[in-house]
Amino acid sequence: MRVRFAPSPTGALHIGGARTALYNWLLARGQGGVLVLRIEDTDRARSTEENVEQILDALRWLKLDWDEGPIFQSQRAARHAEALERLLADGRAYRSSATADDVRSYKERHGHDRGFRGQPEAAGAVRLRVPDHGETVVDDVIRGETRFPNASMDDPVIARADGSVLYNFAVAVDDLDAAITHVVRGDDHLSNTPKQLLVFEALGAGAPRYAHLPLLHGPDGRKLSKRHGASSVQELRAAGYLPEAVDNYIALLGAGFAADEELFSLSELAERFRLERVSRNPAVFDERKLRHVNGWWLRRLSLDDLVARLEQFTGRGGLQGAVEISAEKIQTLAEFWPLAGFVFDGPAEDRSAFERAICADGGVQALRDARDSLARAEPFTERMVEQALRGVVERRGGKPGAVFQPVRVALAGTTVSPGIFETVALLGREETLGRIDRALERAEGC
RNA sequence: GCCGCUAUCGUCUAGGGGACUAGGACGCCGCCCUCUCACGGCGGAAACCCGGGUUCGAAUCCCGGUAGCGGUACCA
Repeated sequence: MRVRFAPSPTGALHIGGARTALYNWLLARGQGGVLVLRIEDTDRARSTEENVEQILDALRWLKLDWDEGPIFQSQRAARHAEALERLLADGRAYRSSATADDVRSYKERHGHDRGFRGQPEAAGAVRLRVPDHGETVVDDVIRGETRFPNASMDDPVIARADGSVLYNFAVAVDDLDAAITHVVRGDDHLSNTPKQLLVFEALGAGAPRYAHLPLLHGPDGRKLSKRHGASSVQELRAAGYLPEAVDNYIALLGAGFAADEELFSLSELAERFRLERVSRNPAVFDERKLRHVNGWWLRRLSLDDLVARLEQFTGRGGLQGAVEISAEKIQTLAEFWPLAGFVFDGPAEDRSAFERAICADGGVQALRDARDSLARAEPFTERMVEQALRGVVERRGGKPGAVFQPVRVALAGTTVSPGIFETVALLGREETLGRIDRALERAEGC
């Protein structure tokens, strides 16, 4: 089995493209096949080197490696020209000066279900001759047979007058030369497939098998695009998602696994993936579920690994202690700093939290009691801190929160933080008492 | 317009003629755990697009309708 992933570098790698890449990878790795990476950069106006680098980078981040390539379509011009000449010589293609407008008016005259047929001319763009009768059948692994009546198909332009080739032609020639056995790509290519099949036929070659994946949609039900928020792999990465989670989640979108379990590593995914089981209906990308999957993977990382990733993500060092006490509370890397940044940068400025927890009845006194008790705790460990703070609660009576929340706000500035005992112990006696003192001073203005 | 594809809880899905009072997951609601927030546990609300067939029997098969989506380029 030889499969390929063939993105066009006209932008960043999108989630839909990433899933296509992933499914091809899963197929190759699960069945001992070969994955070929091909960059379809024949659209010179929109293809940039920067985009190529971005796509490669995204693929690497997702841990999707390839066996051959990247092959650049633009560098295969000689081979394309050769195949084109053959079609022209065989009369399977012809030159025509007909423009898009000519095609349109032809259809006005002959009916919209009648495909355009041109006359051979001495010069002009090259069109592939489509049979007038019969149908071209795509035997899709996922969808079964889809039939396209030849009569309704236009003779497609396969090369411009200057000889530069167009997508539907280049793809077929490249897939043929790379001996691709299975073309797995987005459903938006399904209507291109008969044209490519006709190219293979004109070339006298057998075609690969095709499998068209359902598209990924945004929450509005339309094809996923830039205006749907984080839609590229880079954006997901910047939003604090783990590659493990992104791979896992996008695999779920349409893979058709039995539903009793859905948290899988790349190798587990490759083991279970079956092309024939892929769903036929488009899936909506749901970031909330990605977040859940991400939290699951996050909690499965070793402390060292998580610290390394968070240090890389935040650009800060010395995070270990804070990570240790925050790990179980975050779902994404991005949630770490808002939760634990106060450890390094001091309490956050949150007037309303201060008023609710400290200015409110008993807050100041609770803080004073906590300060006294903490000043005497020895040694200053999580266990002793807990003992000290719980002692305060006992002596005062009432709910634990009446003591813990004022302390929390004094230290973190907000009403949400990692566990209070761990936090106090991590900050240490001096820092803790200092922050409580500053809160107490500030409380005079309540 | 034309050519296609698709149709199960809000979302992702299981289901491939009787095991369906339709299962799981995310989300949502309630309870428990609990120092906040998460995690975790328990419980709950929530779906077979409509209409015809076929069949003893249809979420499952067929046809039609409707809706959504994709394509319709000398883009990829």
